[in-house]
Amino acid sequence: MKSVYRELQDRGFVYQETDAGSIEKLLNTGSVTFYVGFDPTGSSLHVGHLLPIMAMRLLQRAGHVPIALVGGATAQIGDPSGRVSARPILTKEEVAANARALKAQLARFISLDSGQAHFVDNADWLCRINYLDFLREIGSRFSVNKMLAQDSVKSRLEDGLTFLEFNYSILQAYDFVVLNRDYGCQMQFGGQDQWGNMVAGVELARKMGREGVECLTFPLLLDSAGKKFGKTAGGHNVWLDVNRTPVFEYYQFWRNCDDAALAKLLCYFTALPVEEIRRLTDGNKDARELNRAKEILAYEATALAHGEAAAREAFLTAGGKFGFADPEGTIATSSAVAAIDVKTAREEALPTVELPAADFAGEGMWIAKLMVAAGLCPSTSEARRLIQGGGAYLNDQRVADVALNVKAGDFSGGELLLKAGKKQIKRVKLQ
RNA sequence: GGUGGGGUUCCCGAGUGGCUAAAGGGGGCAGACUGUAAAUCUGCUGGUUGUACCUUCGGUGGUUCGAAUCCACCCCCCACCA
Repeated sequence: MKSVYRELQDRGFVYQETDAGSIEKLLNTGSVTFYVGFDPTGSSLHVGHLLPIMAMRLLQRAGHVPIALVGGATAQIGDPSGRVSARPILTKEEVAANARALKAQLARFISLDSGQAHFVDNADWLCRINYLDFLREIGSRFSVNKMLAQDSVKSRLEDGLTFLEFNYSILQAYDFVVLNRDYGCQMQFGGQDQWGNMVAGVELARKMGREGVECLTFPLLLDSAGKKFGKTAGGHNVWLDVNRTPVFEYYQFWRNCDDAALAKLLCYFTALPVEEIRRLTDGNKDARELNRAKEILAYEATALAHGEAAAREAFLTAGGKFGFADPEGTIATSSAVAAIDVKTAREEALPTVELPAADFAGEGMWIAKLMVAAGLCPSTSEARRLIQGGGAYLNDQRVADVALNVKAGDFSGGELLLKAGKKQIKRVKLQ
């Protein structure tokens, strides 16, 4: 049985760590309570947040206890790390609502049952702080010289950093001390950009006589263009909230990943054994093998976020539309996707919009308007450009005429298929 | 507090009275080629009842037939000095 630490390493989760030896020992002996911080600055998580969550999942399954910390207090300040400018300050109500949403989404990946995990909000202790006491007890242990040397601070020094933001890392460091004191938390995990803040926490804890505390960061995921991973379709985030990113689109996000990133993504975002991932992706794979591996990635990642049933449906829908990579099931895999009978493929699960039948009576509806109504284009101007560029399809036929009006007769069985480009598909249903 | 330099479209950045919805690059989208990939080439890249109109160059007023460009005041950022 491979140790969790080795598993984390093999899967590429380890980027920086305070002390590899100590951490390995810590994680391999007994149950360790660890924490990962989340900013409740949005009402939904997106794919970019997933890496730490997958690590939490892995660690929890190995018997460790995660603490998901919501930065209810620190979100009111804004972390300057990796930020060009100050964040907008949220109201307390917004933060509370976001924290609730976060908890619900987290519950799909890790068990939040009592004893197996904790869900805490740093507002619970940070809001009670007395300024003078805090300065004396905590502030006295920080060196401004050292803080100024921190990358995240240094880069902001040129174009301005407020005192408010400057305090962020002190508060985050204090979080670690509180969690260590109250929950016996010994480790912090986080993104690469959190290194400075995390080390500050470890240092503070040690200065305050708390032993055996460590931290470890995950690598920053970049796409082929060198941008933060998890954005697609016009630079939009891929959300875990189905109201923002339908399951089919979520599936497609993974299905359309870069060849070069495939093995890495399988390691991070699925639970398949590393050995199997290697077998699926190593060496010179042909198109069929690569595409099968992408199907597996998409299925597994979607199943984690939205459940097996939804993933299965997305797989069948996508396959029905674009074809299946391995319909005979000749490529061995432990993924449940192998058990799906591709003959049941259908297009029912395509993202659907319902529009009133009256819109299509008589003269009908201008195609550009329809594209907007279907959510395929943000504006009629953009829709018009798309059509002129030959990127719009009505029932799989390229729309040649910008002035085309869609009438009731274009629907068959009360439905019609609308595409923006080859991959963005919407089914329009008459109401 | 003083002096100087700045704030331009998603981002960087040109533009110092009309030819400017605003150069160039990045990003994004689409087309071709492919494997629902990458790379490459080509086109597009403010909005709108659909090509003529509307809105945009930190904010508010003003000069002018006409302002991103000139003037006044204000806000914000940077550098140096205190």
